[in-house]
Amino acid sequence: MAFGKGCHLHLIDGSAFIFRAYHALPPLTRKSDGLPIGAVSGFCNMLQRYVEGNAGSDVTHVAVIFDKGSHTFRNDLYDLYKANRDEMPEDLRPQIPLTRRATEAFNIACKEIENYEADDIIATLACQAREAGGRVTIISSDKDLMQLVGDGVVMLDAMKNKVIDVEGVEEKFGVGPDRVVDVQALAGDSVDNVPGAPGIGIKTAALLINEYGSLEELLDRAEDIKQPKRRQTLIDHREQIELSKKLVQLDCETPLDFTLDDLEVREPEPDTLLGFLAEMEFRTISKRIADRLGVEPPVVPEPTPDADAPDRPEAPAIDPEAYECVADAATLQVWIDRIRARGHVAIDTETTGLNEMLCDLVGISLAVEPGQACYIPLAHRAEAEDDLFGSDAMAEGQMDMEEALGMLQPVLADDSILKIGQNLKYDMKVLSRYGCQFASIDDTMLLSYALNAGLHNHGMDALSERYLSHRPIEIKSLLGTGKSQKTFDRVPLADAVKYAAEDADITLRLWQTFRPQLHQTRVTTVYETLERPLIPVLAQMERTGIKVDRDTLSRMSNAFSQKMAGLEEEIYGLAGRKFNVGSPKQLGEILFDEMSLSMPDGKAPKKGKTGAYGTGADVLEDLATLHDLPRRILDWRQLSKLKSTYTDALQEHINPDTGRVHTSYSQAGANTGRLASTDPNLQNIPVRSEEGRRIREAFVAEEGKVLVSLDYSQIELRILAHVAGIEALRDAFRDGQDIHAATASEMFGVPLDEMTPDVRRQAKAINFGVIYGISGFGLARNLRIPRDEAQGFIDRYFERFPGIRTYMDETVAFAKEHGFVQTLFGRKIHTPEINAKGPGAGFARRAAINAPIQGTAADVIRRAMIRMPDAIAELPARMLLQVHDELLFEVDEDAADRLTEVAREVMEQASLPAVRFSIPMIVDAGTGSSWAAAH
DNA sequence: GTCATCACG
DNA sequence: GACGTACGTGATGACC
Repeated sequence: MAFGKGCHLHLIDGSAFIFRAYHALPPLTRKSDGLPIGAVSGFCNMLQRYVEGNAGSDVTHVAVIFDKGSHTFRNDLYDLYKANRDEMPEDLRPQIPLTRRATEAFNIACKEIENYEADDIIATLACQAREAGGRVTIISSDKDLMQLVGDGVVMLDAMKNKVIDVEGVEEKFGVGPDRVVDVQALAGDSVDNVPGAPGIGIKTAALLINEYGSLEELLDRAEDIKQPKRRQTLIDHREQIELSKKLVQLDCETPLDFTLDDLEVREPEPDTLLGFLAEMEFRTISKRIADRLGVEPPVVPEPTPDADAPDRPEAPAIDPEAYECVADAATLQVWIDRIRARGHVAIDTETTGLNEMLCDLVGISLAVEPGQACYIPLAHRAEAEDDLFGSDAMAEGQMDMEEALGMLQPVLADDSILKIGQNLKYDMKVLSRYGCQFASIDDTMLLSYALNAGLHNHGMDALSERYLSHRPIEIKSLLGTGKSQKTFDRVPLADAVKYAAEDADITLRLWQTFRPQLHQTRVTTVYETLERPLIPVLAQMERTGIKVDRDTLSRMSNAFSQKMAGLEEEIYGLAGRKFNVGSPKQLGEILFDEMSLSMPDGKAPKKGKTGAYGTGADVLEDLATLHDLPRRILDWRQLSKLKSTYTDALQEHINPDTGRVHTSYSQAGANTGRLASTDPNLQNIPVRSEEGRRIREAFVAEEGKVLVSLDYSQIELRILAHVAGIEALRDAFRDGQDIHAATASEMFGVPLDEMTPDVRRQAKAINFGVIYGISGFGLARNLRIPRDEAQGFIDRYFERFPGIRTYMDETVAFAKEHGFVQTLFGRKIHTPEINAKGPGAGFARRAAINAPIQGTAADVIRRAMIRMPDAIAELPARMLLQVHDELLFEVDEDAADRLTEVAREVMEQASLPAVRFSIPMIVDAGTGSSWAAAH
């Protein structure tokens, strides 16, 4: 088909794909010869995802465009163009030609022109396509290409899956696509080393261009500019600005040795594509593509097996039809014999819900070998016709639950048989309510977490897709969604077998994938000392729960309601009309449009992606100096938060059987090694405000018992002082000084006995800022001081504690080289974005600085928790909650002191013997009948 | 489902 | 020299 009206051209920015692929993946090598192929692998995955995503779309033509040659006409204009680019990494260079071959293997046009940048080729093609009456989508997030948008041309940020149209360009540059180059010419570009006008950024540039209409007009009338500095800059740098425009202006006249018609979409040739993938030794993606094309996957020769790795035959494809339904004792016995012979089993339970404390067991699935899995239905309901509520009768063809569990119990408790699960804590909690105990376990979710924290999530669906190239049957397809959703016991047996047994099969395969990687990646110790042993500890804590007094909450809730109603009346009076106080959108319109309040600092009030006014607490706090309304809103919001999230919601979570609240800890949720608490979140119960703290009065001990709270004092700062080797801080900690006051004293030279609360407050903010990867901007905002003043503090801090800067620099350098950072206990946290360019790099940098500190603290308290059950076994005490640096216990009144002593010792010594801190870890303790009193 | 907001360490 | 920025989480209500 000749390109013309109705055609849709996709132009993929090949270099962007390559770099993203390179940075997103660990440095993989081809097994047979060590050729680096990480970027090629990622590139192929991205192409494959692109192809899958566009199946059935209206795209008629497509090309991947690459740069070629390092010298372009822009270098003739300006020899420093792109002169500040880092050298291409050593292991990426040989992969570049392979990405061209990959593109061709996918049968996608692959185009480059000697001494032209990809951007110019893209520009030329986009212009041609537009003139021919077709539509164009440029797949890239490079802002240099935004000048092309409009008239049927859009960009697609594949990363965020976001279309950038004329509006998107205006959001980014403050001007339409036709004036983007003018703004760029003024603002310059540090990435490409385009000089621009000194002191003028995008914001100012857009302002000027909008005022004068065009760059040429602006330069000609530069004398008219009011601000003297700006005027002088534009007059002095006119040539440089005009040069910059030539540099950023894309060339729509690139001589091409092909036409649009050559870019027609073509189906890949299976042999060519799979041949290439086999040559690269990409097993996973080969399989996936072969599946799609409906052909046999190519045989990729196995590398010579390691001496200590068992020689494993290639696993059969995942086939839900092949699973067995176990309906009688004799069949179950056959499976148990297989398990005993094998020494391990993957296990998964099916239940009526997600809450382990409330749901009922429905069935159990087992897998012993890849492809060899079964499902034991135990409590499925009979299918009843035209019965809206379903029948209460049991379905035929199921084993008696007691009999089945009786047979399985010895297997689960046998420590010579390894039980493998995906998030096994869930299954352990459910089955423990049926009298089953577990010994000897492995968890694929935690294996993945120990290996790959920071790279991706660790849910089974994601892992299966990523590592097995298999998309598991969706639970939705069995249960439906929304109102008509049914529970698993209503799923027909035949469907249940496929779904449930597949989960066990996948779990087993994941285990086979991950387990050998532990040693290679050197995280065996992390997994075996920080992850696996925590499972039963958390399971026990969650099952124990904490007593919450419903009446207390209910009384508070009513009190909040009344106060809110009063505030609402006041608010309506101040605003002049009724509105939804809970709607930030309506509030913003009232404050800024109807009442025309302006920010005290003179800044424009608008912000936010959706274009709505920001009405966050910081904004309202500032506005409170001008008007009474913002303060009332703040008060109302505080009450609303406390009522809806705590006093109301918490009551819903009180378990009717136990009268207690049972949270669920997610062990692989936070990248740094911290736990996360959900359903409900008991790690964010209010404490900072007086009103909020009263919520903790509802968390109480049973009659005759008390709650004991122990928390690490300043653990993250101590760890920072240790890893950065800051002697002044170390000495202050050793002497038991007030660390923020000591910091202030060091920084400002104020003697401790003359310290004012305000100076101490500032030092405290800096101390915390450092842990978070400080910036002048962030500190300024936090302290509400001018930015240069904040920067002055930071400079002085680094001057006084040079070790901190060294630590930060070394940590970032380590992350850039290895793609991860580590805690003192060896936990790895991957930082895939660290080498990215753009604003994402800042985030990644700060996260990389923070992760070893936050992660080490998380490791310390994990170690304490793991040792705690044995340490307190003889005491009438139970561990209830963990809140990052705090552990909460419930103990018989008369044993509180002994518990405090024992638990404190465990916590303070938790790092030993693996790590000996140069600074003492100090644990503060409190006791009381409620959490409020114990804290 | 996403965004804004706000609770915690 | 400008850009956009504090680190890590989860729950809620509004709004599309």
